[in-house]
Amino acid sequence: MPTIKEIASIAGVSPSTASIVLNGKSVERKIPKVTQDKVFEAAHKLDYHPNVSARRLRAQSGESLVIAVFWASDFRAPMMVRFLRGLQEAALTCGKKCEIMIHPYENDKLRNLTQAFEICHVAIICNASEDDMRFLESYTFPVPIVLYNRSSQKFCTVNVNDSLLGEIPAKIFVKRHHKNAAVLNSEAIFPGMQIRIDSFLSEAKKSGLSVRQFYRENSMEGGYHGGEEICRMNPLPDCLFCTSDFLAIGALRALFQRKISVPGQMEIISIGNGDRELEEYACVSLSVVHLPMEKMAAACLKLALDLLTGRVSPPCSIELPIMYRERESCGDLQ
Amino acid sequence: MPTIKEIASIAGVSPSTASIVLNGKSVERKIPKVTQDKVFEAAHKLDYHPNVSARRLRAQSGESLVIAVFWASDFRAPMMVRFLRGLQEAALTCGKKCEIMIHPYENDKLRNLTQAFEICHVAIICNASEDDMRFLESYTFPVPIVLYNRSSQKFCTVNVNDSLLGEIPAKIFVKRHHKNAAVLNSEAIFPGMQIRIDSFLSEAKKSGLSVRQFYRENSMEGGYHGGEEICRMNPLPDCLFCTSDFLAIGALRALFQRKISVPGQMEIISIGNGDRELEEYACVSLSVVHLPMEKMAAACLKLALDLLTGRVSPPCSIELPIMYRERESCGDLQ
DNA sequence: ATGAAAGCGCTAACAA
DNA sequence: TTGTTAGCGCTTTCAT
Repeated sequence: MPTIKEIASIAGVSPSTASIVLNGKSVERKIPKVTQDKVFEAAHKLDYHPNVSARRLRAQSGESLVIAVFWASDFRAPMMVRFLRGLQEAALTCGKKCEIMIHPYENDKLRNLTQAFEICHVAIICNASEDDMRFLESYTFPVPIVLYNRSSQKFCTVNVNDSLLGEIPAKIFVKRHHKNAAVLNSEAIFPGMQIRIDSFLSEAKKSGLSVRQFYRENSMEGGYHGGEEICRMNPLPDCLFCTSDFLAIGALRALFQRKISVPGQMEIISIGNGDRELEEYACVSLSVVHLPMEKMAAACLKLALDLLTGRVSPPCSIELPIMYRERESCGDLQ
Repeated sequence: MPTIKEIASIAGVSPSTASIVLNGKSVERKIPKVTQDKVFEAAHKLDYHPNVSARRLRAQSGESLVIAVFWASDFRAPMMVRFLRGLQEAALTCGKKCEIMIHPYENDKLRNLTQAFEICHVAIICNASEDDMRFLESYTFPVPIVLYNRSSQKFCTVNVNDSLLGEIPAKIFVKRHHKNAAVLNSEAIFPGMQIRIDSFLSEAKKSGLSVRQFYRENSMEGGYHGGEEICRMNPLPDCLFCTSDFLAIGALRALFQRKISVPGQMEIISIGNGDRELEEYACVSLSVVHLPMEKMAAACLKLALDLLTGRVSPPCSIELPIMYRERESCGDLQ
């Protein structure tokens, strides 16, 4: 990376002159056009970009707490919105000046971002794959780390009870006298997902609820295709558990098209990982086991700040309660 | 902000020793426990946080191009997802190493973030309110600026043709022999929004399409309440233009509940500012005039890079084409 | 086991 | 009109 010194030497002026010109202060400092041109030409030739860190250090710009958030830039990108909402809210009320930096990353590629850890005070890592987890467990980090929705013996984590996430829907279906369930889920990309399914299955088994599983991509499209297949089952399942709101919304459309009434012919419960509005304003609003992402984000921040001050030390995990939110798709609301 | 020097002086050691301890290298450098404790205690007492810029400058960590994105953290937050998706894609393929930094901000409060402009190479400003625009027009920025979806005589901008966004739906409604339209929109928080409405209205007027307007908050909830009110109209409008997908999804639910068939009794066209999946997997998929946000984001980046190299200079604006996407809510698809 | 000093890139005060 | 210099906070050699 070229520096202002190199620019200056090529242009045949001093670094300060180059700095003045490049910062658009030529007029007030009365730098003649010829000098300006020399500087700009050199800068352009070298493809010069100012070093932000140097500038910032020099400027003493009120260094605030830099919080790096790592979020996978795949189908989970839309869920970042809720997390960020919670994080910002918490950052505003934590009493410190925080700067939230988002580092989107590709699944399994966290190991390529080690640089990013050097430039923050604390990192919150979300959506780590099992491979990413292996990297995390093995690497020594220069800053405190908080993991969102993962388990670890090494790091601080914020979690929900994954077992309950599967158990509650199964119990509700049983209580409502269903006999024949379908489960629409996507590939388990972290252990918690498998736990959710397994606990639904074991609770169902315990109570004599039969279950048929369908795997699709975690998207509305996946949910739609899954829903289509479920419609073709004979007999039709009387209840459906979806492991994400996206899947549920897609399935809802498939059922709507086949004129299968929800909740009349089939009740649906989904894991509420989407926007509240998405759940509430579907044509048939979704009953969900609510994933408190905003609160989890706030907990991540709290944990991060506590790590920073040494009030807690890793490993240490916070588990947030989940709640069943009854809406139209499963329940007696009209 | 306390520095390592102050820590050192309080702990009665040299800055280098303090640095070693604070960076967890006590073992390899054989710093005895007592010294460590003194340092940690001082750091804790002063609430020390390392200066990220200094650390980074010193480390020469491969300075990449820092792109700051300013996005309003209100009801528009969910739309950031599409923008970011486009921006990341473009960043990966632009040949430069880019670091995307997101600065969420409050409507009308852009003027409080001048600090943020000092620490990036180029800024992309999205969702600026009219007040924010006044600030932007008056302030002198240290870095190149690109405005998303706004007009300016001073800055580079990326836009769509707002007139077409209103005109196309009106023309389609007329062509499909509708007589009696409803418009569901939200308060015009930037001039482009007003243009969209105005051009719908003027096109409608030209063709004898009567129009009744409803204003609601730009959310699914707003759309739902607007939809409820529209249902109570007598006669029922035969077509509905929604200025955002959120409004349309909410309205769809209201119509569904009143058993008003879409598109049978009422056709709907919305301005497609939401996720493609949201539009496609609604129970009745939405016909939209598509807002190419991903492409607009890519154009913002291109413009930004061109500004940086001086290939273009402000003002300069790029207008991206919009497209009508026919789906079930308006058209002859079954 | 600890400290002194240099230098990362930049800018502003001051000198020339 | 331009150049010299100091110093932002940090880490790392090299001395001690």
